[in-house]
Amino acid sequence: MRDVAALAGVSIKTVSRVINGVPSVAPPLRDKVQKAIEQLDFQPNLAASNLRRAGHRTGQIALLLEDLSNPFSATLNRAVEDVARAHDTLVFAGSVAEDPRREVELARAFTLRRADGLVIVPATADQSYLHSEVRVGTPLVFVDRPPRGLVADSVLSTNTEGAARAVGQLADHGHERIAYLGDYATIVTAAQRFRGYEQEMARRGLRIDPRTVRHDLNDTATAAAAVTELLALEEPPTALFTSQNLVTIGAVTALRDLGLRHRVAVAGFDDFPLADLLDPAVTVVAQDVRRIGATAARLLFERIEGGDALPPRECLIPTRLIPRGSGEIRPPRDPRRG
Amino acid sequence: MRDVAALAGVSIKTVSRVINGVPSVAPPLRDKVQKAIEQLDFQPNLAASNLRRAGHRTGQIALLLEDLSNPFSATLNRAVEDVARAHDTLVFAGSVAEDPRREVELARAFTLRRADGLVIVPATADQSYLHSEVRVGTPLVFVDRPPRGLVADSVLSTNTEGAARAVGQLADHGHERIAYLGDYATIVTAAQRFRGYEQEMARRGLRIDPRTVRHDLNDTATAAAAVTELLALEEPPTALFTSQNLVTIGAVTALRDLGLRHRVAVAGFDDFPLADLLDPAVTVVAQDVRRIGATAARLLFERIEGGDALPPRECLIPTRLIPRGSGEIRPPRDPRRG
DNA sequence: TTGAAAGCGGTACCAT
DNA sequence: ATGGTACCGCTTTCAA
Repeated sequence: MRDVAALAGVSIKTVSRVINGVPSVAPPLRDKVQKAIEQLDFQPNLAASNLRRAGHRTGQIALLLEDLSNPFSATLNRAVEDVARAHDTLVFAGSVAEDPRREVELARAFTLRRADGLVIVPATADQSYLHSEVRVGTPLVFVDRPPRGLVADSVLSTNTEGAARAVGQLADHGHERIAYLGDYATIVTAAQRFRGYEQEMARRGLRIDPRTVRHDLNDTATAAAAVTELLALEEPPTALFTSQNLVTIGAVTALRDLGLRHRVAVAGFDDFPLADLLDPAVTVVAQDVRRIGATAARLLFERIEGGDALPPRECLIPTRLIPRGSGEIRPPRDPRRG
Repeated sequence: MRDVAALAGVSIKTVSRVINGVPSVAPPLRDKVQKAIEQLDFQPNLAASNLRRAGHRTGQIALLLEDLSNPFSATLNRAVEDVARAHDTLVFAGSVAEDPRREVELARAFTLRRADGLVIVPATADQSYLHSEVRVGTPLVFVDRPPRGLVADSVLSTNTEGAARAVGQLADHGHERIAYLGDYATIVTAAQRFRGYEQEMARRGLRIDPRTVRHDLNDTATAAAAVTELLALEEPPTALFTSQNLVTIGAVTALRDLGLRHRVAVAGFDDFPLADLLDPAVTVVAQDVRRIGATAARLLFERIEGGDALPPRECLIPTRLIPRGSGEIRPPRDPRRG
């Protein structure tokens, strides 16, 4: 900037004025400065300017995701980006990969760079490591899982209700032996979905056979194996409720391999691409991921821009049943009942 | 930092030493400083330190993508992130959404924040707007499409060869009337894939019926409509080469709706999730997106860290045919030939 | 309208 | 081993 000022024969301050578009600069001077800027390929250093500038916004927010490459995270990322863009803000995103240490590391790297706020899909059991951020006043919004060990805004799906809705759909189509296949029960969302399953089964007076409840499935292979086992039982389930999309895909794969895809009903939690192209198309309870992301970003910017005095908020984003076929398969007539 | 120094009763410089882990600080002093830091929730400002620090690396790189939420971009993002992490670097990513203006805007926002380098999937026809970055010495790597209007590293897929391979697979299974369905021919990659199609058809002495060549398809709906039209021709194609994954999905959808999914062969460029679960499973030529991303990041860091004196490089990442069934469907016997 | 000087939060150099 | 001081690149305050 000094060089630009020298080349243009003006003071450094005038250059600053030109860059910031302050109107009180004489046009001829302005042109000279502009030319000098181009000639020297000068690019102002935003970090340096923010150092002195009031407000201390950096125009950067951070996003801690499970894995940038999975559809849930990627969609969330995009939704947050769109809102951020409207606030002239850039987004840093990082994959936590379910590694609590990585979450702490990333959060620190982002706060060191003075992100104006953080949106977090937590992988840690406890987020009290963020206490100093809260005290300093950095806005925090939690997504998908509520915060533990501190108070902050959160945006969650209606997991329990959604799971109940999926189970209800299966029951409405005549199923009584409905299996549960889900992720680690220690994950809050998985636990809520399991609760939805239990509640709906109870509400309808249906018995849960403990042999048809399978937790700890977290990839397609283990899910497929579990389904294969379940269907080898003496009294196999006639319908499956899968509580996460990888589990759903694994289940569908297993049914196809067993030649049972048109015999056993499936309703899954979480939509996934091409669910409608499969045969049968897969019935799911979908989360509105874009809306979750947009809401989280909105809450964040309200705190960044508005007062920080707002009370902590919890937004519940409704889930939606999308019947496509697999959940509407009816059970075989039970020969014993004739 | 001043406050920390005051509270600990030491000079500001000692605080700086503690933060940077300089060994020449007496342990008792170090502890006092640490305590003061915690008590005040002090977080050093990385931007400020980089201002004075030598080397002027910010530990941030930027990534300009089509759309954060599409699988190609998301996978690329993750691959770049993994390499960046090994270099203690954070990633800014932004969606260009095929809007040239947005690309320029984003690039500027990132360079203003002093990104150490840029990885770009260009949407613009000409990237000469980046000339000043090149002159300043900011490393640039182009992905998927080569740079125009400036020289820089690039990482590309073997589009022509891959397309030829897909067409070859169809021809190997007896097809002669092979249709081409692709994106805007103005897109470099689409043009290359079309060339691969033309070359392979010529090499095998197969005639291209101009009515079965359809460009400008860029979503599933237009692709599906095009397929429906093609199959209504008097002499419909017996196989389809689709040059992009949305086109492939559209084509598959149309064939299903027409009840022809087991009659008409399809080979697509670009893999997509669940391609193997469809019926028939879809034969594709897959790009190695993770490797593309990792390579791009590697080239970038070589320039960031090593000399900038390297000549511009172009890396070609091979594509791979994955036969899954749809491309191996044989043509119906032609009644006119008996 | 323009400029000089102080300062943002930190580091580098040189004394001590 | 510790501290003083100039300085990074830019904005702010205030004077000219």
